[in-house]
Parts: sequence; structure tokens; C-alpha cells
Amino acid sequence: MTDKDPTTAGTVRLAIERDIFNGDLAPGDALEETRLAARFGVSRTPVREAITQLVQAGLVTKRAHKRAVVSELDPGTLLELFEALSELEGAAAFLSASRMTPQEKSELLSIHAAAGENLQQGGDPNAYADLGFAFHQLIVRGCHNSVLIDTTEWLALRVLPYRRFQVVAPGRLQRNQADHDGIISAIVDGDAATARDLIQRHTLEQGDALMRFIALNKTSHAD
Amino acid sequence: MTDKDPTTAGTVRLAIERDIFNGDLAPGDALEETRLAARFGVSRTPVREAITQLVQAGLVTKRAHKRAVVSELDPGTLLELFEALSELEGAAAFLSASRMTPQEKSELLSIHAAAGENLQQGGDPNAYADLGFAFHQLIVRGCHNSVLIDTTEWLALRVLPYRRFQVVAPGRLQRNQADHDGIISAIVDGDAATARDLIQRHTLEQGDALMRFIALNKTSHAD
DNA sequence: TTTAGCTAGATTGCATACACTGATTCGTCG
DNA sequence: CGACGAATCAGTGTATGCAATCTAGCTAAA
Repeated sequence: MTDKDPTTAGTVRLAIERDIFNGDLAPGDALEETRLAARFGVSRTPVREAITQLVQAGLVTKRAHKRAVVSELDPGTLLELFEALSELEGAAAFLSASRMTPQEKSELLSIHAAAGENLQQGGDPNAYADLGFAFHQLIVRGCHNSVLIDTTEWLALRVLPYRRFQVVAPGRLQRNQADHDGIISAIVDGDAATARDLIQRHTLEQGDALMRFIALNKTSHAD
Repeated sequence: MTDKDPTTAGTVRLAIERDIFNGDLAPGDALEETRLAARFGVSRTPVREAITQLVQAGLVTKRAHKRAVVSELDPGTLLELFEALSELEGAAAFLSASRMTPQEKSELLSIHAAAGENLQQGGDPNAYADLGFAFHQLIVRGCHNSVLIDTTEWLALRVLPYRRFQVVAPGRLQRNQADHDGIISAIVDGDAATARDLIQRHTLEQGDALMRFIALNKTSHAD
């Protein structure tokens, strides 16, 4: 499903995905088939297929005869999501510690270094977030188990719509970088157990911070 | 997705799923839209939706303009699948050790006891397999994290089409029962770390055995 | 004023028809 | 006789139309 998409449905799906990740479509927003069809200049059929795919991907929720909406994650589900994600990333890191190639390790190091520079020079927080995302992704992919990789990224995907609630709490980025520091050295040293433990705790904390931030934001919005 | 399906597409999807699990549709078999539509007495549209859902569920593979086939797992992928599954079940067991309610624990014990009786009395191996499946499912669900549960069961689903290759190697069932014995006492004792370790190793071994069996069976078939 | 019931508009679910892609087979040329 | 190419065919991808369902707005009664 991650391959090319010579089919219209695939294109539409990617477009909707982008809208969700960009925030043009926020969680809770409705996906109206006719409107989307008109917007992309296609018929309703490929739009329906795209929505079906997104439903199975967990990004969209839908019930019979009711319109599809962008999945809304309540704090409880979000907590569960991060708990599961932390286990998966931990497992991947455990395997990566002994399976990553030298090239992969050096790539990981260079990304980590770039993130460090960005942090010291007070660069774009958004760029830093991207580097952090790449960091996690590289570790996950380093386990060389496509099933585990796909599953982990599948879960990580569901958190992306909430990335716009980026946590900018003071000192948070520094601690994040320090966490990454420990994780990377554990992996380079081949200390699988430590790598697992560190990244698991790290991801759980990330989730906790995001959850708290969203909760605050929600109450302030007071719909 | 597990709820009712007043929609035709959902019904068709479940029907195809049953066919796959029953073995009426074996891995590698093609899913022809027109034929399925005729068989269920509906049009191609709901059949297409059902197939799309099955593709996302991983049970069916499909590329543009080529017909969908029941997913075929080569030994490598199967190994990866069990490796990932063992990590997920391990994580679930870790959490279950401290989260299962007394009712859930007693249910687990009674199922385990029933499996033991079946084994001693030389009962139906198929029934024993069902009990084993229920055993794993109970442990997974005991973690009370729906995301983790869904993800684990999603992976476990992909192995089901291969259940007809049931391993009946001598002594295998006894060892399986012994494994379960250890796992259950670790969970009841609340020893999370041991529970994780045991079930992880256990699932990996299960996968290994299944893989070997399939490999042998494949070569004998010699297509 | 509030609430229950109903009607009209909007939207989804399914069926049918058409367009396009990929494969197989037959014919022709080397 | 073999190989390459074109035509035919099977099958998927998309568009459109219709029926069933849901939603909202209005009327009427308590």
C-alpha cells in the first residue's frame, strides 16, 4: 500500500492523508464524499475507496449511512496508543541494537548530530520535530523486520494528526535530545536491553506530554 | 470494525474471511470480483469494498489492475510475523500480569484446565487448538489496552489461514501445555517480567514449528 | 416554551454501464 | 521451426443513476 498508486483512489487517499497531517482536516471533521469528489475532479467511487482505506488505516472513522469523520482520539485512547507504541518501538530498538548496519548507524548519528545543532542554534522547532521523527523511524527500520516496521509505523501514523499540538514546554526539547543521546549510545554499543528500556520510557513520556498538552488545549477551547 | 454490519460490503467481507479461515480459499488463490459478486448475489461494488478492507487487514494482497489474491506468506515473512507477534504478546502478558481481574484469571485457569483434560484423554486435537487460541486471546485481552489488543489480534489474524497446517509432531502438544503452565503461573503470581519472557519464547517456538511444517509440506506438494 | 412527530433535503449504499489496462493467442515474418 | 508483434479477451478502475437512510427544520400540541 506504500507503493506507487497509478490508480485514482490511491492519489485521492494520499491527498486526504496530507490534508489530515497538515491540519486542513482536523480530528472530528467530516469527510463528505460529494464535496471531496468535486474538489479532486473525480467521481465519488474512488473517493469512497480512498475513505475505506483510510478507515482501515485508523485515520478515519465511519459507521453505516453516517458520514466519515477524521478519527478523534480521546485521552484514554491516546494513552493506550502510546503505551502500545512504546512497546513496539522498544522491541524494534532491541533488535536494531544487533541488526543495524554500520551505514544505518552512521546515518542515525548524523541525524542526531543535526538535531543537536538545530537545538543549540535555536533553529526551527518544526525542523527539529522532523529530525526527531526521522530518528525514531531510523531506529524502527533498523530492526529489519518489515512486519514489525509496518505495524509500528501504522500506529505512529495515528498520532500524526496531533502533531500540530507540538509540545514546546521549556526544557522539553533538551530533555528529548538527552534521551536520544542515551538511546543512540546504547544502540551503537549493542546494548539491546538498555536500548529497549530507554526508548520505551522515552516514547511513553512523549505521549504523556502530548496528552497533557492536548487536554489543556481542549479545555481552553471549551466548545 | 468488529461491530454489526448492516451493510452488504461488511457481510461479504465476513463471508470471504470465513472462506479463508476454513480453507475454502487458500493462500495464493485469486479473488475474482465478478465471480464473488455472482456467488453472493450482489453487484461488484460491495465486493470491491470488502476486498479493499481485506487488503488493509493484510489477509489479501492486490496490485493495480491485477486481481486480488489471498496473501501468501513466504517463510521469511512468516518468521518476521511471529517475531513481531511474540513481542506484542509479550508486552500484553507483561501488562496482563498486573491488570487482569480475578474473573479473567479464573477464566484463564479453567480454559487451561480444560486443555489439560483434553490432552490427557486424547481428545480432539482441533478442539485443543481452539483452546490454545482462546488461551492466548485471553492473555492478550487481559492487558486492557484496546490498541495493543487490536494490533496483536490483527497480526494473529494473518496466521490463521495457515492453521490447517496444524503441527501434530509427537510431544509437541505436551510441551505446549507445559509452556502454558509456566506462563499462567507467572501471570497469576503477578511476575510480569517472567510472563513476558515465557510467552515471547513460546510464541517464537510456535512460529518456528509452524514454519518448518509448512516448508516441508510445500516441498512435498511440489507445484 | 418545550418537545414530539413529520416532511423535505441531503448523503450514503448499491447497481449498472463504460473505459482502460494487462494477458493470451494467433498469425506472420525471419 | 522459433520468435516477435498485433489483435482479441478477460478483468479491473471509474462514472453515473437510483433507492434507502439519515438529518434538519418546521408544525403542532402539551
